[in-house]
Amino acid sequence: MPRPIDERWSTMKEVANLAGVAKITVSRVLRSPELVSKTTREKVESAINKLGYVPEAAAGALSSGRSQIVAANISTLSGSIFLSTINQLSNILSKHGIQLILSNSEYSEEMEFQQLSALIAQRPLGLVLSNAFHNTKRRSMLSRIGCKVIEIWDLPENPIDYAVGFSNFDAGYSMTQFLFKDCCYKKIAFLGTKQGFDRRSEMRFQGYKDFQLKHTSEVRAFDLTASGKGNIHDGTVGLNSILNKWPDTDAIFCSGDVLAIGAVCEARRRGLRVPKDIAISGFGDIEFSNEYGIELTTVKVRGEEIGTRVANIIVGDIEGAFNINKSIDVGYDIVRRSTT
Amino acid sequence: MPRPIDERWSTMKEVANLAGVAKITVSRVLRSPELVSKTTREKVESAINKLGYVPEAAAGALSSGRSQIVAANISTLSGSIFLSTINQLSNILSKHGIQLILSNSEYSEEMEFQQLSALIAQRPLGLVLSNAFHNTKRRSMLSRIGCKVIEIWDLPENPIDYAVGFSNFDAGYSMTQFLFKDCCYKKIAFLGTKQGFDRRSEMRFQGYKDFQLKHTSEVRAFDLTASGKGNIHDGTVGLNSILNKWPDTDAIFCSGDVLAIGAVCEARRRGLRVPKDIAISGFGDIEFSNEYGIELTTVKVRGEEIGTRVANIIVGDIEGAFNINKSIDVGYDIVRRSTT
DNA sequence: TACGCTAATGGTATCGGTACCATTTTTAGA
DNA sequence: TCTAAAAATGGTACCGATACCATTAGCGTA
Repeated sequence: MPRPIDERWSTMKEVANLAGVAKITVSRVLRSPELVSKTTREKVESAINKLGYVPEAAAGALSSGRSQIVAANISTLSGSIFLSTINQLSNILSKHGIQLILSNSEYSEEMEFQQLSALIAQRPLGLVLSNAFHNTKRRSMLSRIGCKVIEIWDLPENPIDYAVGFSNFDAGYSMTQFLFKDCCYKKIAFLGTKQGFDRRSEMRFQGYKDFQLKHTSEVRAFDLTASGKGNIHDGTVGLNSILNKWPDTDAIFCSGDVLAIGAVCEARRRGLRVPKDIAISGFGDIEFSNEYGIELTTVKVRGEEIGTRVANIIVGDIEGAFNINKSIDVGYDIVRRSTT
Repeated sequence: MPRPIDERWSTMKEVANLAGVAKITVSRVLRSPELVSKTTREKVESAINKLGYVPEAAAGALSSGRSQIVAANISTLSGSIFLSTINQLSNILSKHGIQLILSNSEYSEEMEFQQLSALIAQRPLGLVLSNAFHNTKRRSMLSRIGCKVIEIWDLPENPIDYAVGFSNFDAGYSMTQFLFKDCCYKKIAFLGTKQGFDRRSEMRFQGYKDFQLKHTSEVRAFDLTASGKGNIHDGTVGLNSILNKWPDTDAIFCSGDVLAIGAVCEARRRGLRVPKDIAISGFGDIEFSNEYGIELTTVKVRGEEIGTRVANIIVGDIEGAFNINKSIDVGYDIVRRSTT
């Protein structure tokens, strides 16, 4: 109403008038053209082109009770490990005429509530979560949300609805096993976050710990929970602390690639040969590590595949192709490069 | 309608009934609480909490004629230079209850049309474009779109509506001038894309060329339009080609940081000292170049500020604070590090 | 030719909010 | 105490689509 009449987009009614048909027929041409005769369809399509008609999503959503929107809530975008997933998701959804709404999860508890409400207000077809909204109050809100809730990059015990990811515990265990058995390092340390906000890193640590306790009965871990956020500098600090405390360490499993790169740089600075004097592995296989001259051994996560699977759940192409608890395990790859 | 009644969210009417007021009063409590008396407000708020009411955005948008949505169309997300801008934009908008829809622009012409239509269907408050939709047909579609169209990361001559960015020509000129005057390199080459799909890189080249023609009458450029996409490998190829053709080159201005890093790595591999034997500068100040052990001289783009300005245009906080052609120049910084 | 079935099209109510204007209640000033 | 203005609240039409059901047209078959 507030918009001046000459700026308004044409409506379905106007298209119908121009084509000499009823509104509902225009709707059919757009949504189920096979129900409309060829001649009528052509009249309507010509009218649509003449008026430059673009349907209004809000009206359709209100009337049909279903939006063409998927909401994704991930932590900060810049440098995010979720980008390949989001990118792939967005690509597939857009082919189905579905739009992706992106929101940040780097908020306080109160803001988080507002965020979630704002997303619910859109009545999305699906809600993709990387890690937010997991306290009890939010979970109850999520459970009655009435759309597909998909947690990604992890496989929680009790997914709210769906989960697409991999076991961070297994990944931690596998990498440790790989260092121990395939690479023959026997004094392996863990560098990363053991607890707190990064649940995934903690699970990787648990995997490391499980392997170590079974095979060496020794756990060497430098915990960054208090100090750091997993940036380059934390990697240098971590390497020094570990070598200080356990000088005979021959391999360090870092819970993130960026940490690992910091550790490699610091090791080189100290005159240590990587991997001869100290082997270092990472997690994530971020785009740049290889290209920037550090050929890092790491756990490659199948980010794109996660995006594909999520999209398929939402568009329903493969309904039923997952197991009972609705978790999809996309797995991971251990990639050996020159730092181990 | 299709959703079963017991899964339905409560409506404003239900809240109103529970609170014993009219629907419109509930609407006021949510949108302009200062118009409602304290007692009424509290009754309504309590009813909202009791029912877990979340308004339906589609209904509000339809009724008021304005959505709470902003659409951004950028090229592929992964590794994108636009992330800091998008992140900042998203942060500010969400504080105003506005959601950000993200779409990719890596499509064919036909797909592009569908993409644009899908965005228009949302009747967004603003449309943020990094580089897409610039052919004539699309421009005419955009000119009648009826919302704020904002082009970012560049300052086109005739912005469709608004533009927030910087002059890539000036940036190219400035960096060349910086290398020539401040760093005293006299044989400067350009490595990058001169023409074609990356308009911005081309503008930087024009800036380089303009300076060179004024001061040395010599243009040394290796054009990657045909061969590459600006990755590390292109940087190595480019460095070799340039030194092959113009062996006395003492500085290379690369049109992107990744190219520059490739060039630095290749120079080092060839046993050249950087910057003593060959100086290298980049463009963009991407997050990792510094951290990965290459302290690259580069042009730092104020990506976050662009996001802030775009958000301000959309929420209208600084209406009128830009010049006649509605272009905002956020400038750039030349950052000297150890590669020049 | 009449009948019945399918294909094609239309009428009308409705989704859940907001705009606009009307009405009632409260407050302030004389 | 009365009146006018301001504050608070309500009624109703409408935004632009879709759902549901009704109706008409087209066609083959008996």
